[in-house]
Amino acid sequence: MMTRSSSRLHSFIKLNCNFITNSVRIPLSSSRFTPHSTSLPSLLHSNSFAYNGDRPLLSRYQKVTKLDDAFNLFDEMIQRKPLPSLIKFNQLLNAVAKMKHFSSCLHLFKQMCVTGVPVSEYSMNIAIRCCCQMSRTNDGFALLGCCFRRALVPDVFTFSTLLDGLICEDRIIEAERLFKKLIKHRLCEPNVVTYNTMIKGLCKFGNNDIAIGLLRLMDERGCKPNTVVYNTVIDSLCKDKMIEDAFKLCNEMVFAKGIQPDVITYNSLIHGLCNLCRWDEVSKLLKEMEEDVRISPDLQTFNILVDAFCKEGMVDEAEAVIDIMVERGVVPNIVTYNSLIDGYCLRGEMTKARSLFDSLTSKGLVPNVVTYNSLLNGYCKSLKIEEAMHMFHEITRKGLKPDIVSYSTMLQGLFRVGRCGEARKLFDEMRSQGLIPDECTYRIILDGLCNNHQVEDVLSLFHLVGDSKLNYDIQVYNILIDGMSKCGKLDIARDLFQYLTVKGLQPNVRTYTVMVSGLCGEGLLKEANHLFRKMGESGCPPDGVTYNVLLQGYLKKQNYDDVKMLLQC
DNA sequence: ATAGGGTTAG
Repeated sequence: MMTRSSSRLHSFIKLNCNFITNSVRIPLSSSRFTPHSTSLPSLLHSNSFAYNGDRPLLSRYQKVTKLDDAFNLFDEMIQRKPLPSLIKFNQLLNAVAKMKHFSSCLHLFKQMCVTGVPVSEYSMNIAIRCCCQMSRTNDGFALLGCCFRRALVPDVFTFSTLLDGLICEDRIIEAERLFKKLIKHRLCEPNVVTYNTMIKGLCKFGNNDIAIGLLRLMDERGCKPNTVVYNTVIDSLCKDKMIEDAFKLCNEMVFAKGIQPDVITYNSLIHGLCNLCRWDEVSKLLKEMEEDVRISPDLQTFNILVDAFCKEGMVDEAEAVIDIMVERGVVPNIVTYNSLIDGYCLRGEMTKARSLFDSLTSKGLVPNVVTYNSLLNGYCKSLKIEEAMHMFHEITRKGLKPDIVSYSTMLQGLFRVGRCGEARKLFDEMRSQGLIPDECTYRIILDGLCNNHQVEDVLSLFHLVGDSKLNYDIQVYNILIDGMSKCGKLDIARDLFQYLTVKGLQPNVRTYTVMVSGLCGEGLLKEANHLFRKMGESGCPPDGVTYNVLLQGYLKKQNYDDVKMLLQC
């Protein structure tokens, strides 16, 4: 017999057949005969296989900290007669999932199914969550189909989890479709978590307005938004530099809804203000935070401040923040010091950066790849390429793996000192490590080749990339137009500039400026001036740099009348 | 049980 809700479910699953793959693949790594199990003998020699009553078992499954323990416990559990309660199995599954051994957790779940241990909605939800956390949401849907055949009815937890999975995989269209379907087919009533998940997805794709609309809608539908929901939107607005809207929403939350902000609300707002260098307001917010007895700045608050000061070159202020946090008993972590190291590096204070780096161990902190990358960048910018290379090799020696940023930084450094051959070798090494260059790597290489006058290589690399996303990156064109001009290939630069229109790419101020600069370099002042005038009409008015470039062009040609004109307008 | 910040680096 099919209940009303289960028949709805059936049609839901049919409708979503595109979500569903044939079966759930359990990867080999989920096998228990993996390196994880190597310490099995120690457990064998202990009394773990002896039946030792319910008490020790009960206390053990609650604190499973190792995967081996979990598997051994599971073996014991399925052999017991009568079987331990489903709750215990679920707690074990949950423990394994919490340890982030998702495929192992799925493996156990599958074992439960095949050995006839009853499974509940709760077990299914854990298993589905594992799929989603492994970015295999499709498998989650497949699992839902399997469970449906076992008469398990998905609930709001199931759907919230699947919705989150889709959003984590950037499948926003499908997420929206699922969300609408939940409501339309009354598969479950979305709760505050479901709404927040959908709102997060909308924000992630820049749809802040729609997200706010959904926030209003949930309220109308009788689901009161809480601090988390408001924080989700406030943070997104701050990230998109819409700080006024963020404050508006925050005020609404406090004064109209009576919901108090928490430290996360403050951190989002402070971060947003820092990004806009609105320091007065930052300190106002900090003061407000101090006055609120419920809230005090936490590690993240301080890290935001340290990082913001460092990025602005205000390293002394950053150091002062660290002193204050220490005074207050907030312990700086590696993120704190990474920002400070980066601050020193950006100012070329490599001795300071290095000595801070060397002192990390005594602070009980372990440098990570980010730490090294800052140092690499610092040494490269100071043209201390040998030091940089030394650090680069140290990454591997310390058991870390250089990432795409490490390689890109080194490439930039090598190009800067004209060591193109070594750059090429490093690039090949990077590829052999399975690292895929991203748009930033690509820009660095193109820029490096241009600056080293390797015109042919630049163009062949550009054509090699073909119709990829990188070919639609305006910054790439800026580099190429500038590079070609400087290599004396103004015709190519011009062609590229023309080509933008064909591509449907919008030139920005920098594009125009490099083109103006290129034309001035060849003494083509009329054409440069024409382009300069065109900028305003194209909705992209020239900035100080463009102005200077043109001015210098006139000065070089001793066109003093034009200089006068330019200075007057 | 399912949700919000941080993530610092090219």
